[in-house]
Amino acid sequence: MNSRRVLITAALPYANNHPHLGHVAGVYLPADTYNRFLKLTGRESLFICGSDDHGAAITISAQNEKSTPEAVVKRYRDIQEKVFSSLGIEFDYYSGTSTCEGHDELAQEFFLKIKERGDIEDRFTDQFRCSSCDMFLPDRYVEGICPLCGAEGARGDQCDSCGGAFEQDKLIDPHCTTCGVKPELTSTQHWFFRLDRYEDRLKDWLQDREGWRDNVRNFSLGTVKEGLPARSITRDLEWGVPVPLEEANDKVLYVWFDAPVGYISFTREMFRERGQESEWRSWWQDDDVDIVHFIGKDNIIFHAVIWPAMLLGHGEYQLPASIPANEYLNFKGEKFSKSRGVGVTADEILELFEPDRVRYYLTVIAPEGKDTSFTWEDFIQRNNDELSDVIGNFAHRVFTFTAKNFDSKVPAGATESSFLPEVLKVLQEARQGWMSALSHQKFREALDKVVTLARHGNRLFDAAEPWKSRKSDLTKCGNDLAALLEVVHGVSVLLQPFVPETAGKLVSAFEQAVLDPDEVIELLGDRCLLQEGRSLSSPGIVYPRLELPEEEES
RNA sequence: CGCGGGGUGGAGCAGUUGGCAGCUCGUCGGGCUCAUAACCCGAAGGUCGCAGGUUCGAGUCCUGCCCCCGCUACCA
Repeated sequence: MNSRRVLITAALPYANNHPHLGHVAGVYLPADTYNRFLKLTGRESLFICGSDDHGAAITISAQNEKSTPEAVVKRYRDIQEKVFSSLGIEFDYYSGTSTCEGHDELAQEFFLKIKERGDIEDRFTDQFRCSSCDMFLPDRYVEGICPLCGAEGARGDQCDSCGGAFEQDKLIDPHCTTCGVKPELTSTQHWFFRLDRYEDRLKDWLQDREGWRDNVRNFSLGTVKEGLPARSITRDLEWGVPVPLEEANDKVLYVWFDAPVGYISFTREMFRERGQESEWRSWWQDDDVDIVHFIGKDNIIFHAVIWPAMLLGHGEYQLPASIPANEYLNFKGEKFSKSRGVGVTADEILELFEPDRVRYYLTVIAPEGKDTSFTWEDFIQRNNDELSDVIGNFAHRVFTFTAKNFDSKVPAGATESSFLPEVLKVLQEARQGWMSALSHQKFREALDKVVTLARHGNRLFDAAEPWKSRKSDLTKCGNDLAALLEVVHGVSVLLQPFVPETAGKLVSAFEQAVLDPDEVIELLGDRCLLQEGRSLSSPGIVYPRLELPEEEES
């Protein structure tokens, strides 16, 4: 089981959006934490991501800016990469669907293979076309009056006011949102993916998924049971992956058909750059690999239904092993929204606080089971109560005591301490709980195990009363302190996937003292890991208490 | 309308196969002094959204209803 390899993906950020903390907390941070956990415990893993570059929204942005899609993509991609790197989110490979070498060909291969099976068929439909803009208009770019309730601003074939849906030719007084001209319904040929032919296989597959989150499994299963209509997978656009058919030379694949293929094409591109031309196949085809897709709840249908159908249709790749989808992180109870000025961006928060403080809080309030809310007061409080007071202060009091009384060396005789049995017990509990929670992508729970371990450390420190024994019995004092150092070490090690930079500082304090650095996690709680007499380098105060930014008091 | 998730002490959350309602923060009281005004101990505080039902026993299973969030697919 532990020898299995894991291929991690995070939802491809659309190259027309500023990533906000909701995206980070729900998708990229947990994926990064999971990747770090796997590597830390000796598992082979890959973390693949990249931008989703195609689609009408980007061509429209380009038009509005009198720019090109390539330029729009480049700009957003730089913004996104900066956010990720500033938070210590480290991909093994990051690409983009418009720049990845071989991506178009692979997406086309999916299309052709599924078509060969007879599961893609063409139909003629009427679409709005704007003669002034000289293009077919996606729903979003046609507005009119709702034929059901009479409200203005109904888009394409649905109305936001009454929630109704209707045939697009019923839309009253339609106009192009770009130029205002009345679009004409024009016949056009499109290709449809017969998802209905995959219903039984998807149902069987989804029903067998053990350990999946309720929101993912139940929602997907429900959708499949309701019946899957054939879905259009081509568009009248120029920006995208060309449809590989003679009769479709002015059409591209719908972005949602080409985007998930990026997970594979990016992997292939990475190995090609490493000079391992065919290694990518083993990651997508061998069944000793678990493929894990981190996404937000809005993406469940695509990853748990449509993408698996595509993989089944292609036939050569295995299905995802797990799809940990998160709910939404809100800001003070409202949805993050750049346009409405709700929320805080990564740049803004990182001007005030270290990345690990942000990582810590976002993990602790991650919307794993339901929507959660970011507030500044809570950000400060959780950081101070837990990272500063419980964890940081515990480490600091033990280090300081060791420095003052034992010359910053691991004292002798941990095994003589009457507290050692309990030290080992809490270490083992923490390691096991941590391991189990992380294996199941329960990051909040795993992090809580580490905080709990530090609480035990504080309790044991008080019980041992070394400030008394240092005067009455220095040997006993040393014995107890050596045992307590084991706890500090354990906390430091287990903290690494969550707050890599600061935990790294703590761990490196023990660098000279650890006996078997490669086996630390397996042995945690089994026996003492620090060697007596070895020097410790105190890291100082790693987690100073934080103060609420003045402007954010509310 | 349909579907999914959620509704547990003041706040935020856990509650596995039904078996005495837990945790953190906050509040109140006490202790300690090694430490980042930090740490430790104790106490108060809950008709587990509402109403029925199954059961010796239900936060946990069943039925109906209410409220919050989201999805509803050619807006990625």
